[in-house]
Amino acid sequence: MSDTQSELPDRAQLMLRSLIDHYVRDGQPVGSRTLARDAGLDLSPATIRNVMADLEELGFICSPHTSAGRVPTVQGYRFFVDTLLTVQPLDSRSIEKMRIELSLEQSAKDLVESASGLLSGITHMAGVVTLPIHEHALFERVEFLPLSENRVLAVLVTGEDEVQNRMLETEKHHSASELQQASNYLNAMFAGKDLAEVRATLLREMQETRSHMNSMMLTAMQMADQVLESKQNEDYVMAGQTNLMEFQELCDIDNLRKLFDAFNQKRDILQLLDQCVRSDGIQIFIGDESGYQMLDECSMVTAPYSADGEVLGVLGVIGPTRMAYDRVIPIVDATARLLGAALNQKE
Amino acid sequence: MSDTQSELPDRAQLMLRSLIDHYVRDGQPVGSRTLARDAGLDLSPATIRNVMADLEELGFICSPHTSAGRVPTVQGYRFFVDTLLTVQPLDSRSIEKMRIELSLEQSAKDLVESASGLLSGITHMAGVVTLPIHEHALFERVEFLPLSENRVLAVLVTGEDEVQNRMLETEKHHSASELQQASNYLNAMFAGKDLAEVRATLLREMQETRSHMNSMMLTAMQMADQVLESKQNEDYVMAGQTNLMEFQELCDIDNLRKLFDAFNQKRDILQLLDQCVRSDGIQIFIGDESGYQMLDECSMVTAPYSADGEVLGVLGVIGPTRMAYDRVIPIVDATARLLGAALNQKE
DNA sequence: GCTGGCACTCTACCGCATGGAGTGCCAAAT
DNA sequence: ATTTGGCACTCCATGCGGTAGAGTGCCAGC
Repeated sequence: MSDTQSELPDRAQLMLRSLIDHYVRDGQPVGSRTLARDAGLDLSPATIRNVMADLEELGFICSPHTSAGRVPTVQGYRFFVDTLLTVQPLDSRSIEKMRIELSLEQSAKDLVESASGLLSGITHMAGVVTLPIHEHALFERVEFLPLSENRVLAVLVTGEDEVQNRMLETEKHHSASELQQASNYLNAMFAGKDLAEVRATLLREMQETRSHMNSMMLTAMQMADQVLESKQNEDYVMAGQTNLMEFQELCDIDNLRKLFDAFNQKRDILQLLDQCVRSDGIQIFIGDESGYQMLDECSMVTAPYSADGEVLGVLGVIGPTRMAYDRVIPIVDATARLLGAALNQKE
Repeated sequence: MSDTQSELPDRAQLMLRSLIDHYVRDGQPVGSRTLARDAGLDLSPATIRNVMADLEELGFICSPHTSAGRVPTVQGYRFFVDTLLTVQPLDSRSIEKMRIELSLEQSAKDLVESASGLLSGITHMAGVVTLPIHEHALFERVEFLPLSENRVLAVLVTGEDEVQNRMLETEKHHSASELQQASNYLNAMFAGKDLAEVRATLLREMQETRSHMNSMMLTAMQMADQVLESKQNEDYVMAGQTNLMEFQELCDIDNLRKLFDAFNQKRDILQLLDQCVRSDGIQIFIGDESGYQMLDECSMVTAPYSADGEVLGVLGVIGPTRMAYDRVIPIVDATARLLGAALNQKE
């Protein structure tokens, strides 16, 4: 498996790894001297130079200008994380610390905030965590409260003790007792069922039995439908954005502006995170691989988190392409597990 | 009223105004030549220089270095806004546009977001609006829903059809009917009353009658108290933070980092905004007047907004000290009025 | 296949000169 | 007494040349 034609020779691999190590550490282009000294191979700089020329031809490294050492390219990093990387597993004490930190939080929202804080705090980059969405949440109960003439407040409680309020505009006025009946009916019929299933049933029934349905029933169903139709609002929590300002390579104003605009807008970032939630496992976008221009200088490492077997969301870290992937990956991985576990316990 | 001893001579005032005009426009130190040309006074640069020396002695202007024209100091801006400023009233077409923009929004939250968007959009700086808090909101009704063994969901509806959820931890389990009784009792007793008053009454009663009170009552009151004790969560919405990155004078990374950290933290900014809500009218902090280091290079122009005679919050603009106060002030003023009016209508 | 040597290139830095902008002051003019 | 032109001075920004250092590519020799 060493130097057959299409395979990268071992020592080239070693050198690429060493070069990336160096570059990640101190951000300067790495020259043949340095590598000769530190790569472990006992070779002269001249030899190193030859191999570096090969690596450059393969597109793994490049030099910013003629006499300036080499810098990893996106493809270089890609090859590195795909085939060279050996992650350093997190020591159990750090993990324990994180677990404790998370165990202090009460609500799902607090947990998510704490997790993104942890990510950014440990990595000194930006941490991001999507809010958990329970695709298969259970309908627990619904209550309708009359507010004014034709406005009704619906309160929907789902299986995880999460609560949604919803203001409904109704066509005619409903008395408190009418509403009570409606909610009783729905609660009796659907308590404990899967939300999606509830909705499907509702839609079907509304079509089939519309004609000979008494008005109360109809109202109840319409309301329940209105409550349920709200697609769960996707959103994320981010922490440590300002950490990114410390990195020289991200620091030109134009880039920063694009980045922070994207963070505020949320749309693009959400779309990207959405791609990561599907693939089950660590996902890494390096530089322009993300396809979003504002992240051209950045990398993103994500992992989905799940509780009770169901994937609830995704979390990750955004930082400069020049990041210590071997350190970041296990952190993201561990955080995802811990968050999942913590969410499981709270239920 | 021209040149008595302590009064600043008219032409010095004219010059200060003209100098600030220039400096705000193009950010370069202003020299005597430029001023002689554009200030309107028919004087030679030499004369101008004499007067500028006076202005410098008074602390209104200073030069960044020996041969570099003059720049307004914080005190210079302060004098300018306090005594020289003539605001340009907004033309009614712009106002109408803003009104329409706001009229499209439904909820209070949307309105606030739209308002901060307007502020940042029009001024090209950062817009900030606190969420409205109804100090004298009316208690309308409360409902308690049992969730699990000793957790109860309280839903509080206030006079403006605003809804607060609150999860309560109770010592013992309460049945649905117990809770129903409790809420009936509270609703009968307090509907339509001022929230603060309700709370005061509750506290008093709880002390006086604790001993011979039946357990249901006690529960009801404890719950109501828990619901009400939550200080209304102060918060704000901000838009256009990234606009601030366009200003040269704010653009060093260190400053930006402090600024954006403060925006995320929210605490300090909230404290500052809190000072503005009390003073009724436009409030302006220039440079270090705010007392917060991260705003040393910034100014903030705020106005409280109110509906129905009650002050609900405050909104404003944050930008570089070098801002067109005469343009910004009427914008902030108008936005505050429009937001107040819009909130009034929605109720 | 590895290595030392060598010429070459490019950057970063320093010192220096120069032009321009603006000041402060003074003596003359109004 | 105020205003003005003149003048010397200061300081910044810019550009230029020279130099040191880092690193490369290539080649001939081991």
